[in-house]
Amino acid sequence: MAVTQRRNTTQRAAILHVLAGTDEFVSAQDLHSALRAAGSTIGLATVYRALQDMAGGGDLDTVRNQSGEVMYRQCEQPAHHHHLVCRRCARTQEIEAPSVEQWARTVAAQYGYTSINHELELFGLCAECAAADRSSSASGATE
Amino acid sequence: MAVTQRRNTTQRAAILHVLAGTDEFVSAQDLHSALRAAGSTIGLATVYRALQDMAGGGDLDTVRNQSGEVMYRQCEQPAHHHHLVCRRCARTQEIEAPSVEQWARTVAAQYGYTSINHELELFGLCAECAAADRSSSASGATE
DNA sequence: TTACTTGCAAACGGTTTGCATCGAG
DNA sequence: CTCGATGCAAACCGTTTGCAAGTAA
Repeated sequence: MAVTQRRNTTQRAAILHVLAGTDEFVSAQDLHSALRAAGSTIGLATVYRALQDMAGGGDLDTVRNQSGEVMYRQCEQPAHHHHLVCRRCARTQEIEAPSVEQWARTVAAQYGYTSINHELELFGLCAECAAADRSSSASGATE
Repeated sequence: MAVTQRRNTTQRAAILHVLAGTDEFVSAQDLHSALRAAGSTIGLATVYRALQDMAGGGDLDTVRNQSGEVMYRQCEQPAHHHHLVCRRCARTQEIEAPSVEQWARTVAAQYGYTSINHELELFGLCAECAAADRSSSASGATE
């Protein structure tokens, strides 16, 4: 049961470097352009492969964007946790939801479901964006 | 405040008919093949357009599949609710999480976030699939 | 040297869009 | 008759994969 002995390549190091430098979620594409902009000649496929690899190994945290894109970010907390993401600027807080874990298991059991895992993400407007929003009273209310 | 005066076409009726006939989530593609199989000559684009339309109008409920596909289903509960989806057979239960609503608002507020909305979906193995799983002890453990 | 990695480009799969035609109102 | 809706096919977009060349171990 090989633990997938990944080689220590320049590309992977570069990716990790970028991820280490931010605490926001970034998409594979973002990461790729960032690296390119920084002079790297890394390929998109490599970024995707590395990212998946790392995420699969539990080194990265992933969230699916509301538009369907997968975003990656370095895990800060080893344990399972959730996120509070600003839908405007993507600023992200890692949050814990101990009671939800419990609740999920209970509710699932009620319906006979087992092997539960849950996805819980909070989206909102962070304080700054909300303020900025108030200034430019352009757009309508809902949505 | 035009209520989006959609025309009452055969296609839309057909789509609604299919949706009314099931309580599982279906993808646009599924819906399309189902309709085609039933003899309709409806186009994929039409299905997508209608589905988005209905979802946008609050008539349909959507969940994003773990593989990124959007699944649609008729709303049964007018209020906000969540789902417990079997990751094997897609059997779905609508569940409520009153405490989560409250919790989300509180946690978000702690970080200064407002205008919160949350996504919470539970994935698991329903009783039947779990049983079936136990019988066929062929495949490996994880995944 | 071995065989995992990489970069490129083509392939994919879901979704969207342009456009000429169809049909509800 | 009008203008929204439809079907088709092509365009999109994010992601995956095949393959020959590169490189860590």
